[in-house]
Amino acid sequence: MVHVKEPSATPSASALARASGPDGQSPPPVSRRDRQRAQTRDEIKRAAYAQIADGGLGALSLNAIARTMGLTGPALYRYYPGRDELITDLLAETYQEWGEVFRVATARVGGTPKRQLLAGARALRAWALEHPERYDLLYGRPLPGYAAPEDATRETARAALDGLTALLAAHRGVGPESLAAREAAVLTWARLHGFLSLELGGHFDDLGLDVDRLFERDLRSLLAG
Amino acid sequence: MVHVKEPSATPSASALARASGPDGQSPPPVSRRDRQRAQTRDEIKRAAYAQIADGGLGALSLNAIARTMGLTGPALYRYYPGRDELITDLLAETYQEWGEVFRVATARVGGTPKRQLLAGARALRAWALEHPERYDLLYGRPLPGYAAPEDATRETARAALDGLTALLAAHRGVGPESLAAREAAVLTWARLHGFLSLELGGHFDDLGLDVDRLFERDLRSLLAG
DNA sequence: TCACGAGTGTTATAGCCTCTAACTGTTATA
DNA sequence: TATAACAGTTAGAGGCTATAACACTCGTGA
Repeated sequence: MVHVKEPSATPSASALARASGPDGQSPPPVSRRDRQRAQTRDEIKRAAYAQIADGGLGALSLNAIARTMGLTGPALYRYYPGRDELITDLLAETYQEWGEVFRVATARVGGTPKRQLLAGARALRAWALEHPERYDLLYGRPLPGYAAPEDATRETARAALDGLTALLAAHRGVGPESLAAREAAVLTWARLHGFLSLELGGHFDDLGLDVDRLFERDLRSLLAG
Repeated sequence: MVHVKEPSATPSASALARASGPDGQSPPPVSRRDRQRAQTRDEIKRAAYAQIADGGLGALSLNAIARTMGLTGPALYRYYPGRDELITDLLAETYQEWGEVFRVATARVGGTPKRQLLAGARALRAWALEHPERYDLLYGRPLPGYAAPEDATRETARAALDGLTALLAAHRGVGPESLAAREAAVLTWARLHGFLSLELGGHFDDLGLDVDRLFERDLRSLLAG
């Protein structure tokens, strides 16, 4: 095997390892280059969010992102191996944010479990209405050939569900590990999602309903049952 | 204005009028050609369903459809002005089918409103599990630049909701036009959708739950409250 | 009967996309 | 300061939607 200088047509292994690490919070970047690199990746992500905000997830185009950044298309492949990996990154980030919205809202309001559940649900709805494209990312339809990597998402989703389970268990006075509590959490989650999904999809439009009021009604009955 | 024979680069106006008529049940085709044309359009639609069944809605490609039919891409533009119009056609057809599944299921079982509601909900779930890609078509979020034409879909959606409203009103002993009945219908719809959406999205996987049983539990509590 | 026009198909092409290859310039560091 | 990794470029393959300009097939009407 001769020692030939490889022309490195693609980014080096180390660069891409850093680029597409499975988790979002690796040890903080140290060198100046790493900082700039992280910054560029962040700029890409922000441009991506903006792009799916108007145009939908399917409108996400590396080429277009590059253009808004004043680059050519192939340049982005230095930062992401491909379109799918970018989506995965957005997805993981958004899952985390979603979980945090609930966690922060419930923690801040404190008080009874019921009170916390109300605050959490309202916060989630507010967040979803503010970032419909991100909600889509989580619960909308998967892209063309894109399949979300199980590990990255399932774990975070499960964590978010656990928070809900704990509060519901406390609210109902059952063990947080009980089947009843877990089932209640899933059904509550489904109910909340159903409302948000239809609302964001515009399916409540033109029905002549006070959607805010309807949401509150649903919440009450949810926590009463 | 000289009388020049136009080379008809695009399909004639009449052909496309027939091709993309807003409603699915125009007066039945008469001539042999019209019958063949309708048959071809149907073949296109079936190929389209098959394509989104594996690959998702974003994988819908006129080119690929043409290939499976032994045609070249541009040939399909004789039958649909474009990809969006094909999607619209699928959507309208599926909305209608969705409404009919509920209508037929409730009508067939008869009996009390509650009994009919149970049957209707179960039928919808069965249909959704059997045709997840069609469910997506209805309640997934719109494609890239695609915006569903309001008129074609809203009307059918409203009709389907009306059936649910009537049954719920009877079940609860309120007027079918009352705000309470309409709100109950919307919330029921949202609840059902939330469950189906998460189930189809695979979000219930690996949670160690008996999903069928969970659905029945949800139904009971839904009709009790 | 037979010409003609509508309908149905083709190839060629423009312009978008993702992604790879090959190349050049820059910069951090050994 | 020399060098290797990094960050960008252009060129191009192959997919897509869609249009333009053809060619062919039929059913129908004079």
